[in-house]
Amino acid sequence: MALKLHNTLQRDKGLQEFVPLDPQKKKVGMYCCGPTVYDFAHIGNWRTFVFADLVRRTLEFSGYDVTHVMNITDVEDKIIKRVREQKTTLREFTGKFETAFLDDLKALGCREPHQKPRATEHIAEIIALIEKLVARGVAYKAADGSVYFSIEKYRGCGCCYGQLLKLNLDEMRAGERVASDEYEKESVADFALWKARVPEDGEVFWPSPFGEGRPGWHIECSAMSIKALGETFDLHLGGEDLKFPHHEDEIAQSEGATGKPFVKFWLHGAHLLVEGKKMSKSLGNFFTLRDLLAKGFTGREVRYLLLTAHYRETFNFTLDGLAGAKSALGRIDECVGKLREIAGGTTAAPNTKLAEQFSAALADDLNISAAWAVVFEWVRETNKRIADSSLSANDAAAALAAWEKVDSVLGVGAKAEAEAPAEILALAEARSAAKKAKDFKRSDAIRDELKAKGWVIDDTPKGIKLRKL
RNA sequence: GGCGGGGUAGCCAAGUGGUAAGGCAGGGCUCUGCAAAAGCCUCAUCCGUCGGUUCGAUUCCGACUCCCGCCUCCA
Repeated sequence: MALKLHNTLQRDKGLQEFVPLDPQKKKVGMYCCGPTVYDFAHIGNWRTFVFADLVRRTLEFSGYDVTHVMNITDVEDKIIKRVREQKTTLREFTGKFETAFLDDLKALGCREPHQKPRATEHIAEIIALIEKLVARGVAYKAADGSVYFSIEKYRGCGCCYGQLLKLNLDEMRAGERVASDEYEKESVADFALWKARVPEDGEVFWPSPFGEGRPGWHIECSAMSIKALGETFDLHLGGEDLKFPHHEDEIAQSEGATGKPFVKFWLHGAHLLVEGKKMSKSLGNFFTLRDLLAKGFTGREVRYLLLTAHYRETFNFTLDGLAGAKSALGRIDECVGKLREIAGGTTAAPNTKLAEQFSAALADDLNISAAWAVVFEWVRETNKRIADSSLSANDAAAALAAWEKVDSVLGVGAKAEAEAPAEILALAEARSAAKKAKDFKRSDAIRDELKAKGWVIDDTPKGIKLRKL
């Protein structure tokens, strides 16, 4: 089924069918705005990265050969400030958060991007791009030594600034902060491509034809995405707050330099609320993934919860919801576990119904809620068939194969059962013996003892089952 | 002030011009020595408020109201 997406470039024109630029309709280039590594990423950031992972997995599920690029912004105002405060080096400081970021990304079950370019390793490309813009007359060097992008000049050559949203630069509140901007721009809307070195930058600067300095905020994305994916590529995604100015400026820089359309599809993920409120440290609803793991939740539970709502809707992330995620995943685990038991070593081609309904839901602008509904209906039907023993080993294997197919998109897997150690097994056997002898007092005592040791014993029609708490 | 997204059961969340998916929680039942676990069933005369269009609106239009986002670093 044809995948339809909401392209921000089209705004209110509705959904647009996704067709890759590749003449073979096979290869897809996808760029996702990655982290600025100045701290641990929070749950709001993770929503966007899990969303990007969903897009990538959906494309791969649909048979495309995706090249997923995610930048690491490792030079920026906040980073420089903290490097100075902590008396460390840029690389040491950013390296720590970059590693943490990639660990968290993995914990959330996200496929690792194929390329993760760092801004500091692409200074040459950035400078080259700026030189191109200067040569084309849409960028200028100001008295302060910085290089700025001129929106007026850009518009003057027939280019459109304001592709992602309706912009009315005159009506816009050129806020107090902008007015008091210390930079010497010709126009408030202009933005820095190259920031001239200032004493506060310390050791963080690079030589350039414009003088010593460092890249502006947006330019690294243009330089690195063009390098990795070409001057025009398929998909660019990020959080909705990045539409303006970041993405708008990226388009201006890129199209201003190449004269070609930059990106075919722009996808933006909505923000989330935590416990119904905007996240803030003072409200106590500001979570990093680490905070949630420390509360006993798992990465897959967080992933599940982040994947329950449509990407363009504000989502209310709650701790209650996270507890609910645990239960919901437990039902899937239970069902898949039973299927594995029935299937034994049998393998079969996947059932088509589940995957077909699932992909139809996703094809509709990634309607993940509808996709989950398909999954849970399948769980209920499967459970019924398991209950009335109408499932053969072959049926179970086919169902399992179908589940694995949809899980290649969901990425929640199924929890493997923990192996009980010998001591626990011995206790369980003793309990079974006592139970068989109808010594319920003793069997219950052993059950309590097992519980104290962290294991729960379940009686099933097929015998006992040990479960780790 | 400009631009944009929303208000659907206790909570989370899809969706449709013809009478409301799914998940969690709750309730009932099955299984069990009792439990637990699991499974099955059940759970919105109603979709922020008020008007309008329509045979019919939660879905379209208008007004109002509340919440949220961008315009400044931001996922």
